[in-house]
Amino acid sequence: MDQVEIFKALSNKTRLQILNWLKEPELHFPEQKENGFEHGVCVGRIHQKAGLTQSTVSEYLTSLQRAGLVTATRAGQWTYYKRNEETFAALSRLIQSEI
Amino acid sequence: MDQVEIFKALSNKTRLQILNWLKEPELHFPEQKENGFEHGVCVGRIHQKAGLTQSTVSEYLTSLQRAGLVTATRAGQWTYYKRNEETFAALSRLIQSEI
DNA sequence: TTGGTATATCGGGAAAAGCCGATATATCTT
DNA sequence: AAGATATATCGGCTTTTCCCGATATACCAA
Repeated sequence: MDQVEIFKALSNKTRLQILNWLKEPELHFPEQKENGFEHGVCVGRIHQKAGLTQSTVSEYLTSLQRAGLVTATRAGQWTYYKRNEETFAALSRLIQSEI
Repeated sequence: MDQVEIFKALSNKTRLQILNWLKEPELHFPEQKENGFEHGVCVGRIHQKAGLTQSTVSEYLTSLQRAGLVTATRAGQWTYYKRNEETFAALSRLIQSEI
C-alpha cells in the first residue's frame, strides 16, 4: 500500500469521478444492466461517459489499479474494472490513525 | 474542502513526513520544548529536519495550509504550523462514505 | 484467415509539480 | 536607523502529469 501512489491516483477530478460512478454502476451504467456488474464496468462505457479519449481512460484505470483502488478482470475482449472497497476502508483508517 | 487539492497536498513523501512529525511535535522537535507547541512548530525547525531548502519547505507548508491540513499562526518573526485534525477526520469520513 | 471490436501501449506537446538560489518582506534588537 | 533573523515570494530548471492520436495487441466471429 504505497500512500503516495494512492494519493496521486486520487489527485485528479476525472479519476475521482470514475471511482464515484463505480460505486453505483447500475445507476451510472444502465446500458450494461443485462450483463451484470459482478466484475465491474468495462473500459468502453467508462470512456464514453468520461468524455476523454480511450487511451487516457485506459491509462487512468491502470493507475487506479496500481494504487489498489480498483481491480481488473478480463473477460473475452473486455476488461471490467471494479472498486476495491478494502483499499478505501484501509485508507480511511490510515488517515485517522497513521498519517 | 477541495478534494483534489487535499490529495495533491498528500501526494508527496516530504509533506506526508512533515504531517507525521507534527503529530508529535514534542517527540520530533524537542529543541522547541521550552516554547511549547500550542500553535505548532515554526518553519525553520521543519526546514532543518526535512533537509530541503527553506523556500521549498515554506511552499510545502503553504500548500498544506491551502488544503486545510494545517493552520498557520504568526507570532513575531515566526510562523507556527500545526495539524488541523478536523480536516483529517473529515477526510477519513469522506473516503469511507463519499468517494 | 480475414476482419471487426475492445483494450493497452507508445510518442509527444502542453501544463503542473518538485526543488533550488536569490531576493523581498516582516519583525525584533540595538 | 541599521543589522540580524525568520519567512515568503520569484525566476528558473528539471521531472512528472495530463491528455492526445496513432498503433499494437488480444479476442471473437465468419
